[in-house]
Amino acid sequence: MSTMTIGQVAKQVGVSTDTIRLYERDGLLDKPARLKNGYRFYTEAAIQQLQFIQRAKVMGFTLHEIQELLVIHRTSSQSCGDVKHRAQVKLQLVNDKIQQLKTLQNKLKSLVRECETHKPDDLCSIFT
Amino acid sequence: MSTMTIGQVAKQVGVSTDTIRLYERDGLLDKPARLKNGYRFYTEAAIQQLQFIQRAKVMGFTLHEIQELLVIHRTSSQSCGDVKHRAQVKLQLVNDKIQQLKTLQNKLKSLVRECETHKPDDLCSIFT
DNA sequence: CTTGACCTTGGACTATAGTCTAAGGTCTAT
DNA sequence: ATAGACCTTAGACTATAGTCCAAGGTCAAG
Repeated sequence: MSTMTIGQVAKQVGVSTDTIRLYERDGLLDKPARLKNGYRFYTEAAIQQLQFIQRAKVMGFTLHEIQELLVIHRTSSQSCGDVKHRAQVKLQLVNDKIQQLKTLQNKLKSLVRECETHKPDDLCSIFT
Repeated sequence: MSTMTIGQVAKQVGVSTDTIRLYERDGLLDKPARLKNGYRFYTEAAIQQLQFIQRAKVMGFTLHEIQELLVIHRTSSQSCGDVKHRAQVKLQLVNDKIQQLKTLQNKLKSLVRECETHKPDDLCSIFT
């Protein structure tokens, strides 16, 4: 497993080769060494990094934010405090978004309820 | 108010002239008549239509869906039943999205909580 | 007659996270 | 030697809902 081409890494992690190249281009993944023929080749470390990216994505971080997290990880001494701060900011956004969606949910429920008091061919109140 | 140019309509409804032209191009707004000089001119009906678009947007419908709603409104006899169905579909999407965000909310809370048990300079668990 | 505010069109740009294509090089097996 | 699977690059395309720009026409006021 010491010589992994992009396709093997992709399969192991469950992303496409295009995605891996994209992450590399966007600075989320270290540029790998190349074989004599120009092919990228990866070590375990790349797998680790890709799995970190996936965890961070599940946390709702954008690729850009993930790239920033990686910079923190490299430069500051692995600052957990900085990550916490970012997670809190993100959490607030998520809370706000949930509130917005609940408002929307109520509006849609009202619309459905209103529609239920009418015959299917009546003029719907949304048009008036 | 019978002769309204695009700018006047835009101001009255609170959207940009660009937006009005976009809605026209995408079939959400009837093509208006033109003055001799080629300027669009609008009647009250256009205001009504724009306000409907805004209501539908608040309901979380995309422009494409709104365009479909308008087709229904024109062709079928103003079918409230059809709107109800679409609102229910949309409501389900909103419910699902809220659930996803709540999952995300929990993950972020866990991350923050975990970060609180560490010193700010510790290696954050998200990296490991 | 010029200035400024308005109008016209078409096309490019924004963010997000990839996916897809073209045109080509390489490797393995037959 | 050739097929098929893999790799390379750069660039275009997807959806969403506009916004911005260029280059030009029009109109009212001073």
